[in-house]
Amino acid sequence: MPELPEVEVVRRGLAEHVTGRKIKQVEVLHPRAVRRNIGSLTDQLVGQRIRCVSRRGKYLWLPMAGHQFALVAHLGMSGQLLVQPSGAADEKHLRVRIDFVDAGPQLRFVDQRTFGWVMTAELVPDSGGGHLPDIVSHISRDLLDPAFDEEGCITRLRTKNIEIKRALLDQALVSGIGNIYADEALWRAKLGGRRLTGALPAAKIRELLKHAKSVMASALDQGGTSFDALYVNVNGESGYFDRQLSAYGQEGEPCGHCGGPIRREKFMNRSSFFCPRCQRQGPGRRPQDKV
DNA sequence: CATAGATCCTGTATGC
DNA sequence: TGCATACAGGATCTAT
Repeated sequence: MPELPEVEVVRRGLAEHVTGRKIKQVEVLHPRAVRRNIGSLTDQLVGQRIRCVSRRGKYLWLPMAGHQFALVAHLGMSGQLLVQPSGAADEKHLRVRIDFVDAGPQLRFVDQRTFGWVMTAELVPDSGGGHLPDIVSHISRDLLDPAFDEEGCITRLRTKNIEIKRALLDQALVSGIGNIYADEALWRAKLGGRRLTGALPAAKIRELLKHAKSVMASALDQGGTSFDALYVNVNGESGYFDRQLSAYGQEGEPCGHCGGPIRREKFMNRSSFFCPRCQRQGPGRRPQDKV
């Protein structure tokens, strides 16, 4: 499940292998892989040159040189952006293939579960003098963005009164965090994911964001170290680098803080892993919630 | 408007 | 063995 560190690894790989290249041909092999596109993806991209590769949170985009639009991609659950030799066999779940006039390796979008997508979008000014796709403008800056507004983020979280884990997963509040790193950050902060944001002290939220940032930064460091092989990192396979997970997926395993068993519970149609002893769900816990 | 829940998708794992 | 069910979850849509 690609979250911010994995997507950043993909961004770096793409930046190295597709920047400056001119698109010759675009082949869409699965209609659902192209989402909400205004017009023909192929017509829009053929003849364009990729200027760079940008990212905010889990969204990637490739601005086209001399234009105010970009190819935007989201990997969803299982999406991969691969750089493959043109002779390589089609992947089973190959959705979009992009050929370049230089006849070098192709850019391929592969996605088993089709939660991911690509599309073109207009570039609009962002809050920092740059640009971003209009469809990404509702996404908040992520924790690794130098322009991330920590105090503003804390204020927005505390203004709402929702469960803190849901807030961490809301990409409009703070982006880049998915289910895995949300659980890890909450565990490090010894904070129950069902605590309500409105009842949390600003300092506690600040601490939680610090943990979220550090857990993702260290994951990115690991992914960045094994980064030299041409078709490995961009493939996303090493994008799922070994994470040191203390909570996620650790049901029944001893908590690294207290030794008690990590528990799993349903939350937002997925799983939450936490230590019920270290991560108390009160006092913001509602009466009907089990502990 | 704010919040909570359902939904999309398919390969893999598990249960009977 | 085979069939059925559960599970993985990011973002968006719908309902309250």
